[in-house]
Amino acid sequence: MRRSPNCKKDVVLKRGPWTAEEDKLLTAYIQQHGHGSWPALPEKAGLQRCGKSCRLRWINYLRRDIKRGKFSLQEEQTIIQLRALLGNRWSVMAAHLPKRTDNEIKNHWNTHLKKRLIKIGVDPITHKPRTDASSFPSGSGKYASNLSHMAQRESARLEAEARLVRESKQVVPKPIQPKNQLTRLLLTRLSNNSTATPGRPMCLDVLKAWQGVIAGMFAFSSQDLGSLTSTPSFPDGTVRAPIIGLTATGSTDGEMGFDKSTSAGWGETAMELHSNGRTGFSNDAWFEDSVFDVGNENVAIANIMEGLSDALIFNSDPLTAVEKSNESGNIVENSNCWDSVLNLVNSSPYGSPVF
DNA sequence: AACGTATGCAACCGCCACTGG
DNA sequence: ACCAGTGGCGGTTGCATACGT
Repeated sequence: MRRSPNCKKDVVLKRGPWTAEEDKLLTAYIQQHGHGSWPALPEKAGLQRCGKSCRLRWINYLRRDIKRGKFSLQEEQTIIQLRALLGNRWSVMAAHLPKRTDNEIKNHWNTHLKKRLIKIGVDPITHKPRTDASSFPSGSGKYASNLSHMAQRESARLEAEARLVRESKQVVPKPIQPKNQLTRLLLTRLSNNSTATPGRPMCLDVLKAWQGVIAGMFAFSSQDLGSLTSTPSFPDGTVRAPIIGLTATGSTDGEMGFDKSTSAGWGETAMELHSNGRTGFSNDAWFEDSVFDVGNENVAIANIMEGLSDALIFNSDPLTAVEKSNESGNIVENSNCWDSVLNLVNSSPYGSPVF
């Protein structure tokens, strides 16, 4: 016996926006009987709609466990990270963002986050710095050139790592040495905060700790950072502490603008203080030559990023993370946490709280 | 005030994998 | 083994609203 078609094409069904009455009918029916077979539902519920349309309306709008409204900074960071890891697997991302639907995440990415990444010169597809000059504001040729340089260096580094992996035969554990105070801070924070959730890949903790460290670098009340202070110093020799200033730059969510850089060559760089106390760059000026004064140590941006890469690639247990090296002592491989993330994502049941 | 343009989001469409007759 | 129904997913569209001139 064949089943009836999903959506009857020979019957004229209502389309377009749902009315309050239709919502009421659908909600009442599902609450009383459950949705059962979607194709059969419209007739039973008294709706002139396609079953598929009912399913979509229920899943994306009427379900009770849906959080609507503005995405928090935390949620946005999670989306960006997951997008970098997973690509356009919206449903998988939705499983890791409680009470958000895949459609909502997809819309938010397409209408807000993608544009924001483009604005700061990051390719929304590859999540790497964009190297085409047209992607940067006019007069920021140095910006483009430096990011291009960084991208090339990172690419070469990854290539070298891949080559070493191929060449490796035997591995010997060797303790990892944090490259600078910032990396040490990251690993310490990771060690303190790690929840050791079974099945949760450590690199998700690394990313979260990383967010906290970077955000804290520019926070005025750096409670858990202790004596850590930061003052970006720039290649032209100037030292620019953030100057609290001026008018709101984001009237809708209460962002406050810092003083925009006035130095020629640095373009529209601005630091932002968000209403939740976090800070960030409006136009990420992560130049290779820039250094941050972290405690008593000058740390180059490039080294900071390297520290994060190391923590992500080699971390299996904070502070006791090990690299594996071959007989000649070259670092070759570690249990790469990205694999575990992907495995987790692929096996994770809907709604499991990874984040 | 009127018009044109940009933006955000709900809803639709088409495809694919899975399931069951 | 084959084939059609079903559920689910990602890409796209179209409308309502906001914003700018």
